[in-house]
Amino acid sequence: MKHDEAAATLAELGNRHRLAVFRYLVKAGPGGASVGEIQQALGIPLSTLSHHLSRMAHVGLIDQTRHGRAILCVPNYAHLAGLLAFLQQECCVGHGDMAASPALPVECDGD
Amino acid sequence: MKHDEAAATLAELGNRHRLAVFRYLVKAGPGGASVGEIQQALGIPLSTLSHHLSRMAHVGLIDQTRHGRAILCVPNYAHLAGLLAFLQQECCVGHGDMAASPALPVECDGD
DNA sequence: CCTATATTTCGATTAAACTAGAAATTACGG
DNA sequence: CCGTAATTTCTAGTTTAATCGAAATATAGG
Repeated sequence: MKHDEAAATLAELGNRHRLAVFRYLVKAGPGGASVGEIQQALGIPLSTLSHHLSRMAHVGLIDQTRHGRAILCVPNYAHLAGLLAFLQQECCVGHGDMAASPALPVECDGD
Repeated sequence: MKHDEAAATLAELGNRHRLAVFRYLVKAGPGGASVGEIQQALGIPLSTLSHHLSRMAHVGLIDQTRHGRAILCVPNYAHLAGLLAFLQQECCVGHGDMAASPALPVECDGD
């Protein structure tokens, strides 16, 4: 993941409502949840929620697919993994305590 | 780390300039860097940079201490570690690929 | 087709963020 | 004290985000 993409993703997660949505989707599991389910669970007005969801989808944090008349939202784990890898590689250099697992062979192009 | 604190921290990192500042400070090492050094390295106008730094300090991403007439900025690794732990615990539940190291015994109060 | 359901788009408002020059503050050295 | 260096605060303009009701769009089922 590149600098600007990481910043954009962080910015999307950096909102109370959107972070709550993402956490809810993760808890909902890989089956995801519909917009209406999210609305009921979190109590955010539909037009506002739709706006937030479209932003999250735009940066790749979630995927949306239509199922009948409902739209299913699913968290994009790979994208979050890319962000976490970026933060660990770019922001924890030299700080042993946080080097963390050498897992996640995610490439980290550019700068 | 709690939900709102995580969101606030993510929001601060979710800005091109502030993310660059944080990355620069991490690369600069535990000795940190002065505001002037950051300014020269990143080319951000001083008043703008000062504003960003104070925001980052406000959420605990960096620490600032005066040394003579310069002000040293140091990244707060523990805070970032708290954020990463939060994301891994709250946003990767059930997704094995990302469970990552069971390290970082960071408490995660409230909701 | 028609109705009900699910979600988005529109439109307008309010609030907050970003930007940066100019002026003020703080601190060192002579 | 005074000049200079380092940084912040002030101020103001521009841009972007957040909010949400109402109207519009899709889709399913009878």
